[in-house]
Amino acid sequence: MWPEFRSRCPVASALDIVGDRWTLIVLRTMFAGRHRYGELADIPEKISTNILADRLERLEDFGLITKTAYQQNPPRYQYHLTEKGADLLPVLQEMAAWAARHIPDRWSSPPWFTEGKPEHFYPHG
Amino acid sequence: MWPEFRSRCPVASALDIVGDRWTLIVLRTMFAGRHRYGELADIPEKISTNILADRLERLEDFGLITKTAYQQNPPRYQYHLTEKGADLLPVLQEMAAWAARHIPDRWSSPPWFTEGKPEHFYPHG
DNA sequence: CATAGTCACTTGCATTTAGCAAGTTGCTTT
DNA sequence: AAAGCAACTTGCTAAATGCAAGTGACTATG
Repeated sequence: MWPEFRSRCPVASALDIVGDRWTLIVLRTMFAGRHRYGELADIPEKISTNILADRLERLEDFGLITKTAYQQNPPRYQYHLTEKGADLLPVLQEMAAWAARHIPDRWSSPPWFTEGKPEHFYPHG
Repeated sequence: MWPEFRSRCPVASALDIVGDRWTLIVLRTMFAGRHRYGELADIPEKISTNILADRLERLEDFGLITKTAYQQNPPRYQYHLTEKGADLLPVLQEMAAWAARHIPDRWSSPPWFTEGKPEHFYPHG
């Protein structure tokens, strides 16, 4: 369920879960409405497929996303944010706002992202 | 000044700067009022000194912190947040809030952190 | 019916980054 | 003269990342 935490500091603990180069990019893509492996792999940042598979497994282990089959034969899966995962939206929003203020020439965030709330992004929320 | 960005997405770009296991922990420690190398090294998460030196150099390169001498002979330095660096406070606040909500048994954040504003944490701000 | 294509991964291997311990430099203190 | 301290640096091992190719279970095409 949880990784080994470096300390009980909440910032450090959050980073033990999402503090790497790819995890938050996978979550960002899911906020953008993509739920299948192929859709999550086809992003401008060029994530390699072994990393994507690893992060999806980790995110599922930590309860930030769910993996459910949308068909059998051949088995095909879709990934969705849980409440815990969707609740990271404010972190992504603040990161995007910071980048918009301090890094030139970034893409502008759409209103569904800037004004969205976590409960809009998980089933029954 | 800037790293090579994977894309112009603001979230991905922010992660190109702070998206690793240690960078935000170094910044957290500086928000907590520590400014000297030894103080930044002496944290419960046990950062190794080569990583700390590397992250301080990166953060200075990217303009998130400044390095200034507070004495000559022997030269001793102190590190301070710039406006750009201090402006990451909302990201840390949202991370801490998320961890407090979803990970059991974390330390509770002090009011100077929870209620702080970026301009309280850089010179002349 | 055979071949080609798609999806969702998995495997192998090279490169990069992180982690740990010990060493170095230039003073200061005993 | 010897020990200590601050701020790193170096060497080496281990882990994570990146890239390309391969796999299995179908589905669609000629």
